[in-house]
Amino acid sequence: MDDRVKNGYPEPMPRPRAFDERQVLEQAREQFWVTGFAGTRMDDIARATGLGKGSLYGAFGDKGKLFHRVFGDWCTAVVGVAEERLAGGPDSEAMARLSAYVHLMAENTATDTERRGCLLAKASAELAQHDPTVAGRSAETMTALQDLLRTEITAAQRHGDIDSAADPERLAALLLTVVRGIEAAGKAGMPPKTLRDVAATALEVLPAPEGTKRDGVTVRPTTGHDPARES
Amino acid sequence: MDDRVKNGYPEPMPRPRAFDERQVLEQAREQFWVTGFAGTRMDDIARATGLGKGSLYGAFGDKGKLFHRVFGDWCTAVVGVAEERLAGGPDSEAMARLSAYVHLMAENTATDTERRGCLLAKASAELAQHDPTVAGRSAETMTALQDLLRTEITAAQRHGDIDSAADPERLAALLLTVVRGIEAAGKAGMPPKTLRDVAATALEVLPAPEGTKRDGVTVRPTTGHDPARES
DNA sequence: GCAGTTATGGACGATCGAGTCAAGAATGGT
DNA sequence: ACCATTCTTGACTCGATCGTCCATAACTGC
Repeated sequence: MDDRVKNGYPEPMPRPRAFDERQVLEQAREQFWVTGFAGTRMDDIARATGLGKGSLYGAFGDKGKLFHRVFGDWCTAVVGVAEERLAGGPDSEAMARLSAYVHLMAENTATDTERRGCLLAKASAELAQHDPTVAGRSAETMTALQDLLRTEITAAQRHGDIDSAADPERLAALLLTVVRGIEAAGKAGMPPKTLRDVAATALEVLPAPEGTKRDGVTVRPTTGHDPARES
Repeated sequence: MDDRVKNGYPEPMPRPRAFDERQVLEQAREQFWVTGFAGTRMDDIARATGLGKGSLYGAFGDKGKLFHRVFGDWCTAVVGVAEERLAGGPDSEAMARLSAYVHLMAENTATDTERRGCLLAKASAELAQHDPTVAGRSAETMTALQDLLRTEITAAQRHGDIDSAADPERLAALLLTVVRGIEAAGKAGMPPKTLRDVAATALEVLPAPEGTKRDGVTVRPTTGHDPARES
């Protein structure tokens, strides 16, 4: 259906698109992000992208299909960020990678002054119940994230940073839940500092190996070592 | 503005309402719950409640005000459930109460076959960003829940079920986040068994007192991997 | 039974928003 | 210059939906 991509055009050359599809999808995402699916009008998207509605419908089908594109891309990106932070690297730094990832997620939510939250959470909340496509994609995404976390936890266990007696699958599910919970709590109004604390606490309570460790359980409300400067 | 509530009617007696306000609010809640705010039509609510639109508008103002009523009642109920499960009782059973509460929340989500999720989460996700009333009420609710959890954690610490060196505020925030996260993850498609496991795991990793078990792992003071913002 | 008040319910108006369409534009090959 | 094809635009359709209006109902005290 797109001959000009496969080979040079055989006969007549149609008018080429005047917009960058990727860029349009990003701008559309911004709209859906701010106003949700039901709350976003196609005219909003037309205005945001500068395209006429005819072009939008011609290129993406309808509002639902457009959203599915945006949502799918977003899910891919979410997993991508996690892979970037988590996958690969020596076992000795697995714990650091886990920590960096969880803190990053908290930081994103904490500094999300517009309270947009994650599109994944917002779309799931709004649509997963009625839209099998969204439900399926979001479930896939959750599974992928949990797998990444489990792999990393296993690595940390090999290196002795986490009690090897613990079930990595369950710890991964817990961390994933905490990350999603930070999102949800942030949107529900939990203050940024608390969000950051939650991330730290969640990492602190991960079971240490037998017989270790220096350092008490929870960080007291001590001062210092808190890179949190809140606006 | 509502004389007949205060004392017998002074002069003329208006036609009384033919519906039970509470019941109507519950039915309206059901609608909002299933289809969200933007996705619910006033005609849906009229049909669901059996009332004419004139009555609805006369009694509640408009769609937004009606939703605020429903949402406010729901928040009150959420805190009520938590109080019922958590507040009061001997310290020796504080841990059991905490456990019961967290497991109850997980169970609710796990058995929510219609994937409705909690109205609090759904409304926060959809509206908190734009509706200050919803944002404020949901923030209040979070604070109330966190307070209840903190109180209970403190009680468990007194009885020696949780390491007294841990900061109860932070543990409370963590548990609250886990509970909200279970909601979010459930809606995003995490399977019921995993949700239940998360609740159990979250309780298991709460730091035990010195004598009993191991302690937590501290976050590596590694390079504070620069939280590169992701959009 | 009449008066004064509020409730009821459904028709109505006005607007809004998703999706369509037709006329014109851009393109390389001939 | 002409062709065949696809892209672009925005005005248009048409159904949906919020909120209003009004004739009528229900009620109590007189």
